[in-house]
Amino acid sequence: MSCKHHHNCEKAAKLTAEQLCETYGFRFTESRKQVFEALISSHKALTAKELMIQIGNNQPPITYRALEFLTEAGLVHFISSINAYIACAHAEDEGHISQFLICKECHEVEEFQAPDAVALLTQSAKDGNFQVSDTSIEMLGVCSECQS
Amino acid sequence: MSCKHHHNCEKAAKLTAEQLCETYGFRFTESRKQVFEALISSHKALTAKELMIQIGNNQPPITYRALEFLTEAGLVHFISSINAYIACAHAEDEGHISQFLICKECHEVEEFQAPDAVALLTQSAKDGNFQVSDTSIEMLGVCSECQS
DNA sequence: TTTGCGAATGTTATAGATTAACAGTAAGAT
DNA sequence: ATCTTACTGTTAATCTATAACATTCGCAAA
Repeated sequence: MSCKHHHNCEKAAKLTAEQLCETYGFRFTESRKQVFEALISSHKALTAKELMIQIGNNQPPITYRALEFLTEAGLVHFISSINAYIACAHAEDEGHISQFLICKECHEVEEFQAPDAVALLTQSAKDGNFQVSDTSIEMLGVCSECQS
Repeated sequence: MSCKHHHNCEKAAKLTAEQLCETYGFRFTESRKQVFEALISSHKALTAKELMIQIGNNQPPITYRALEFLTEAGLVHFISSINAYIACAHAEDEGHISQFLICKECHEVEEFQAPDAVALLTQSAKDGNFQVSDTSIEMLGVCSECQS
């Protein structure tokens, strides 16, 4: 069974999350844990609203704060083309650049890495003397399962 | 003088826009023209609000409709990472996939094409049996002029 | 041990972005 | 002429995100 269909990558991810927080002197508090676990237990990207419903907390600031924290810590990615959040599949690999395949049928999101493509893009930017600080690659479409 | 600093790519773009509309039986109406010209006369990406201010029209639906139309027609791109719109630099090249370099200092946006990188990404998706319908590549950073 | 500080939360209210819904108008086809 | 579809005008609602401020918590230094 692949990680894609979320079976037991959860524990590992939670460990990584706690460790990362401790390493950098941050606290993996209750609300952060709730948000993170809601995301990690779903490979679908969730909007802030969906998260709030799932967590049962109707106070936006709490959720947004947790999301901001997790995003900055690299534990969660924000997928701007669909305004949704997803737990990161490569949190242990700091500073990585991720690409996302977003299924518009089932909303599952697969995070993958294509360093060669990123290298080309980065080179293009460099050629234009542009200093890149953040790269976002998002591909919308239909996943293999939803094609049948 | 390069096109990047918007001098006379405007007329050409307007022609293309009108032609495209006529070809497909759509109308290049006043509100659409206003929005398009506001965008084409600025290489910066503009938010919907900025557009409304510039146009002097405070009725969101009118602007959003025009934007939706122009985007679907491929005349305008939506840059989701900054929630802003920009006139397309390659409208005549239908179905192209664009990359954006977005300067976080001056907000100028450069659209470029990196077919090799796109090919790699598309191949990755294909390998995973994922059918891509829309690709978005956005790089945030500092442009050459703002680095000095 | 208490005092003090920064980080994190609780809560209310507000601001900002986008769309729904529906009535009305305009332009081209039959 | 009238029918149909595209487009506009307008109001209001919904969705998304943040401001502001009081409070609490964890921890370290006096």
